[in-house]
Amino acid sequence: MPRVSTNQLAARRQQILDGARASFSRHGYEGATVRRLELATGLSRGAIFHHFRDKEALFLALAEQDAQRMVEVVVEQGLVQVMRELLASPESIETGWTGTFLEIARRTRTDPGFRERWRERSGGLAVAIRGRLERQAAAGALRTDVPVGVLASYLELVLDGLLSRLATGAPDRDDVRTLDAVLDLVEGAVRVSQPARPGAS
Amino acid sequence: MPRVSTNQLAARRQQILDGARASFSRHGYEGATVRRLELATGLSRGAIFHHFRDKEALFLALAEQDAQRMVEVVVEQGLVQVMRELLASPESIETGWTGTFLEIARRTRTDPGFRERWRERSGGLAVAIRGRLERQAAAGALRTDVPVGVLASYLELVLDGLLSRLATGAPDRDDVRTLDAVLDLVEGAVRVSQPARPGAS
Amino acid sequence: MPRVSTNQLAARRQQILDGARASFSRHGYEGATVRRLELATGLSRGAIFHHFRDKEALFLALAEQDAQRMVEVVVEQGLVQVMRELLASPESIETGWTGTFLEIARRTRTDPGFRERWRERSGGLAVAIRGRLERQAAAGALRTDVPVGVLASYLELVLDGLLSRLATGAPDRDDVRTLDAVLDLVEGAVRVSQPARPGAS
Amino acid sequence: MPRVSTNQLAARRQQILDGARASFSRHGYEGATVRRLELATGLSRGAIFHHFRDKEALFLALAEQDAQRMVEVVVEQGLVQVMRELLASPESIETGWTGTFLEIARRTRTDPGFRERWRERSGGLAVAIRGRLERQAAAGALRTDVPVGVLASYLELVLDGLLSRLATGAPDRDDVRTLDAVLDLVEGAVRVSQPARPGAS
DNA sequence: ACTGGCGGGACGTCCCGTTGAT
DNA sequence: ATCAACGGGACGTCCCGCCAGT
Repeated sequence: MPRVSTNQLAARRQQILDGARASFSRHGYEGATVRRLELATGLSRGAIFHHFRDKEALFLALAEQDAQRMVEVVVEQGLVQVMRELLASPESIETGWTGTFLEIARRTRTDPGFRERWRERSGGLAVAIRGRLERQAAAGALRTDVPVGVLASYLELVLDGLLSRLATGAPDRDDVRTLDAVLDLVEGAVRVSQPARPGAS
Repeated sequence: MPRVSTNQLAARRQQILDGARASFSRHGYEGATVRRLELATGLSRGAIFHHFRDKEALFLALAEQDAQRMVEVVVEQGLVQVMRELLASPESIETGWTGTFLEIARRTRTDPGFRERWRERSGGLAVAIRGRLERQAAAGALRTDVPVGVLASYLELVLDGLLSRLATGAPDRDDVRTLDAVLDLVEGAVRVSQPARPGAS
Repeated sequence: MPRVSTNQLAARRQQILDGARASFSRHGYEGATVRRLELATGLSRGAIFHHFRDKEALFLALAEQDAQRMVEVVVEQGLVQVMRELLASPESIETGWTGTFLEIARRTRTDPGFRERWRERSGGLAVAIRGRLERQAAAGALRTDVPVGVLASYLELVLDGLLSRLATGAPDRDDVRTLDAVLDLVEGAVRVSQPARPGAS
Repeated sequence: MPRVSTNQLAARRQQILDGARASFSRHGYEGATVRRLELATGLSRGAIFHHFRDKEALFLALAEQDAQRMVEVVVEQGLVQVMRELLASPESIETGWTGTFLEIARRTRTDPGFRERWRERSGGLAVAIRGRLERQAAAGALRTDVPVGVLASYLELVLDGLLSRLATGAPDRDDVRTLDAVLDLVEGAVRVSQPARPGAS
């Protein structure tokens, strides 16, 4: 049926998603007016809403995509590493999950309809984190005096905190150094603890 | 000398702030329309804008007040204790700092003007946290292999994470239990570490 | 509670209704854009929708008012007389019931929600017509070989036809003469008559 | 010579007209969005606008076709009989002239351009009615104290009234009975009648 | 101090018709 | 002949803040 190739179509879709991500990230959901979405995507209202039913559908698709990417990275590299890279590359803050995160939190909080729709589509991240931790636990890399579920929850909490922190404003050089040390702390709290003993790191 | 005392005026202001807090918390900044503020405060448009220049001034005043309260509690009880109580009392999630926090983060992120104005007025919390930690460090309650600044940053990060988590939706019974264990973990990571010794929890 | 007198307020309301009537009449429901309503009423969007919740509420209020006026005239003068005056005064076509009528028919047909809301508010006209006919019947002015209900329905039908006709375009001089003769015919068909002779249908 | 016959083309045109009629009838002119026309015709935007210049041209073609059909039926059966069948077959209300009629009246009223274009194309119905009446008059079937033109206008008026009535909503069983009696009345008023005899009012 | 009528701007949505591709 | 991506305009709604009036 399609008159243009599926590739072409997917590319357009992605073009819209990318522009929209930047716009939502910079201005927030309400601030990302359709006018701004047009400018950011280089397409017209007609085009945008031809591909997505309405603004929320667009945001939802975008958030889902971001979450999926996040899951993949977490599976590959682990949460702590993800956080380290988040810290190291300021440009990822503008374009990636960071900007989306706060908007999801906010809309999840204020709009029950959105909460429902998001719950249906999100899912994966917590599962991925816990999965990776369980593999590490099996490999004996984690402390054993605390259930894995608690460790997972702990890391998620720190991630959320870091995202909030980064969303609020780019950290300066000192901030980055401090936050890196914080991540060391976090990592230490999860690993088999070779606790502060004379001579230990 | 005004006939109605300054008390009267402050009371009105507070009435508006309280209604507004509930409204901002439930609906978010953009969702808290003036219509809803009228309903929540029981006052009319005119009255509200008589006491506050515009919607943002109202929000700013409210956020400042909440931040101040937060500082006081932190100074008295410590951050971890604050977090424990946040967990224990679900009603505080609805009405207190939790809702405000997310909005501040969002607006700080998207509105440079707001960021500036907020920076001028907030300040205190980080200082309070660090102050308390330094007192504890002096008392020998904290691990010494990590600078106090890092510990402070760590706790702030966890707080932000917890607030995000709570803002997103009330935790159920199991969540609370898990999060409490997470806080144990956090506390352990800050205290003088009684490292994993055989038989110790 | 009102800060302006109730009179003032009612006058504004009426000003809006009158402007809106002209606009709906000239352009139809969809054609009466809010822009045009502003121009026709001399008030702003804000003012208009302060007095009426939305466009439909405005139209509904207006239609109800027109229907009420129609009822009053029918009670006083009778339907046939109303139709004669409709014919005689072309200006009434522009401003009165005529323009509203077709819009009600159309929206009643296409919008079930409107149908319901209109049914709740209209009511009166058919009752008024039948009431007046029953009084006439009691006075012996009507033919008796046909139930009053049928006569009422007949007159309503003719009224609807006339309104359709007038709505479509102002009649010229000859049209008026012809239509007047038609009304004679209609009147004759309702009055006491010497019906078809024995054996005739 | 086109490879696909003119038949083919006419069939497509008719397919579109039929779908469009249903759509215009159910939703009204403005309510019959191109989206709905696509669904109702089973064809795409492109196909529809390939066969008709724009939405109005489509409606005009459809209205003209309906009017032509109406003329044919009137010529064959007479207006009163047409009205009786309209009453008897509720399905004709949905699909036939009834819905179209109201839209023509509305658009004729509000859109001068449409009025002009419609006037050029319609014409026939009034002529057909009058023609048939004149034939009946010549056959002595009509009352002679009233000019044929008046009788024609009378019947048209009743038709318009009935169409308005039916357009507004399907009549229930009692309504049909009453309206049938009304049509008896109408027929009686047109046929040879026994005029007011001395002594009767 | 407080009310609420009101202005006017901006928003998301939707809609019609064009166009390049098939 | 048909399709669907797309442009761009206009719509009704709603919202914030001003200010005349009480």
